[in-house]
Amino acid sequence: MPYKERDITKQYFTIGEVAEQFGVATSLIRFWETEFDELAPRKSKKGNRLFTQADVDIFRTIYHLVKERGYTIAGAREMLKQKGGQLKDKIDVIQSLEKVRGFLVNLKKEIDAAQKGE
Amino acid sequence: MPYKERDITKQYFTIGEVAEQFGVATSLIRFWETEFDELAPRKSKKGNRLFTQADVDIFRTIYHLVKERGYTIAGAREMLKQKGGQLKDKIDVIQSLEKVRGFLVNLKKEIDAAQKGE
DNA sequence: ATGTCGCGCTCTTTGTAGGGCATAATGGGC
DNA sequence: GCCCATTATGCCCTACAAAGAGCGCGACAT
Repeated sequence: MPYKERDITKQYFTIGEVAEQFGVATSLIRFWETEFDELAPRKSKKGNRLFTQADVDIFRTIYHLVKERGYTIAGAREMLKQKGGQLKDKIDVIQSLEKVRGFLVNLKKEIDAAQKGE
Repeated sequence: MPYKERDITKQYFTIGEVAEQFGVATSLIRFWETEFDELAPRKSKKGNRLFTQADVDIFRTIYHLVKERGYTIAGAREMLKQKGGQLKDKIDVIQSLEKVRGFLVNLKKEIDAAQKGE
């Protein structure tokens, strides 16, 4: 098995590389690691962080929410837990609708009961 | 011209009423006023704030973004400026639903009152 | 009627906890 | 020598809350 292929599939980024890619300080990456459970790169035996592409993607999402969209850390955390932003928006609307529906169903019951009594 | 009609069209809310409606301190409303150009209620001769329903709606949007979604003030400000933004539409829908709900709650009250009278 | 005494609401200005990192200190591996 | 690690500490804003002061209104005595 050629080395090259293994290197390609097992491409890791150091914290310095990720930092440079986004133009941020390494301290920020470490800090976000403590704030977001989702951001948890493997660590080498020595303790160095090993970022996969998936890890970088997660970081990018957080970066987008916090630095570009203006979410607080807490807000971004919530967002991440709800499989993607679009879905969250829809869920909000759906939940509102479901509450209204529940109310209407209940109201109908009461109206029916009232008519019965007449 | 009857007084009633004038009162209905000129309905203003005080800062205290708005604060209570959302369960926030009046200081927060004043602070947001300094942060969001869009939130600019009229002021009485004395200097007291006069919130129209439109002002309250704007406040609700900000409240939704900052307190429920977890935006920073700056992030919420950006969001507000986006004309035709998807979010704006969604919030409109939610607000419509809330108004419908308010109407229904009121209707229920009247129905209950009517039943009591039977 | 009118003075005036709270009382509740408002106003503006000032103070401050903590959120969000950055920096410093110390040390290890290649 | 350079990049990495942890831990502690520093530090500047953000996002409010509290403080201090003023108005208007009902009550109650004058």
